[in-house]
Amino acid sequence: MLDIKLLREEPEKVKKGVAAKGDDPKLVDEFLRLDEIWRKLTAEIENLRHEQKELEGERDFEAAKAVKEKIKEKEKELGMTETERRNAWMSIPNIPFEDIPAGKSEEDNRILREVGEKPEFDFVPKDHAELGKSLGIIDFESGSKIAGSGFYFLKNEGVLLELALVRYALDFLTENGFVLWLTPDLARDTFYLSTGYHPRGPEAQTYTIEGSDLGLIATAEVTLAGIHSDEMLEESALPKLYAGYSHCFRQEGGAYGKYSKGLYRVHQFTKVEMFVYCKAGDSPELHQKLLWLEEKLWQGLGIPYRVLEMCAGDLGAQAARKFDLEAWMPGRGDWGEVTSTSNTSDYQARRLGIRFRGKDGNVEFAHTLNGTAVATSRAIVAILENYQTKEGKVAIPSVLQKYVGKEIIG
RNA sequence: GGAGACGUGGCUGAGUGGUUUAAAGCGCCUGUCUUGAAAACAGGUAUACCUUAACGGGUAUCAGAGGUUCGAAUCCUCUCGUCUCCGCCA
Repeated sequence: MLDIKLLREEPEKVKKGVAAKGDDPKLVDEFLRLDEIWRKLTAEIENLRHEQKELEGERDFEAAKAVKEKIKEKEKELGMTETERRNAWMSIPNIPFEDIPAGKSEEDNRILREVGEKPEFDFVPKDHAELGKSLGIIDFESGSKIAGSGFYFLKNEGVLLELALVRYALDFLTENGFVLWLTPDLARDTFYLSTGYHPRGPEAQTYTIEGSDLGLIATAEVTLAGIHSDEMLEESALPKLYAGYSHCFRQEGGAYGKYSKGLYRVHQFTKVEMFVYCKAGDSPELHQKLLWLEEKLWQGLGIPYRVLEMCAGDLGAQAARKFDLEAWMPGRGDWGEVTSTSNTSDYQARRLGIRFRGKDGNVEFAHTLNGTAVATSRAIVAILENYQTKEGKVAIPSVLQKYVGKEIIG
């Protein structure tokens, strides 16, 4: 949700931002049209109410009642306009920061840097699905038997690897000042909507619980953002650095092909998510910090990666800026997305009602940011494929060895 | 799952049909005093919309939605949430 003052006073600026994201700038015109009608109706009703109150003061209840009838009619009209106006308002995406690279799709994303050495194999590297099966640490057959395609079981060292990755991320984030949270894996629809996701309907990518307003979360961003919704925070308590451990559930409808193979695109995975509440002026710097933390985590794992800045067209509705990390995946011989960090500015905070009182007593909306620390499924893909040996074994990254309790699988 | 209580501003908390434009306290801001701070004292302190050159004026918002009434924080219905007791359960 954008600032209404910005929409009214600088519609051309907003339209430019909406167009840069590849959305229709007419969304802004439509909102302003409805806003105009809404304001006019509101004013009319207010004047009628004033009239009614004066008549009541004069004890002319008959005349007051007649005015009330008029108000009722106008209110019906207002109610409809209000819903349309709000929907139009909500459908306008956050606008990108001014220095975001232009572009329509992921092809226009800017590669900022490449870090680490790609491993050289004197054999043909296998992909993680094949390695996982032969090592007996991933069981796709049982997964699809029990829950369908896109589900899996982890087994033996696969389980230990998953838990090690979680523990590695949590320990690292604790050292960096984060508060740890284990969040619910379900949340009410209202929190999806206010974080910028569509929980139901054709665009939905999440699972919902029938007969309730609950859904399985696609990311802990939803629950972590909800913690301080409708709250007035203390400026001195900002920034709040939160690390959330949760499972994530995604329908991934229509996804298939070689890049969806194995663990890469699944319906359920575990993720440690970073989430930050801060003051407006601090969000760019904290966004860089989240990116830095992601890079440190992947450097620690010893896996080559590259950093991408998303172009305006590939930002998603909530984000004003976004960076992805893509890890090298020898099994496919290509890069694969493993983390994503977004600065959503005050877009989520407005919907969620997250405010803070500044030193001068003024109330402002907070800024929120999110970033992946570790999504275990994709981390496992990268580890198996980068650390494989000629014999089909897999070495364990040194930072994980103390958690797994061994140096090699197989 | 059953029974009951409750939901008021940044916070605590009065208020059960009509000077409530929501008491009071705390917090916060400004001023006086002070070398500075504290204390004390004085004033201020929500959001949205309309109106006004400005001062100001008006309307709405007491968890949310609907209803009763000339008039609702207050009465009624539903939803959401919190708490207490009982039951069940890892």
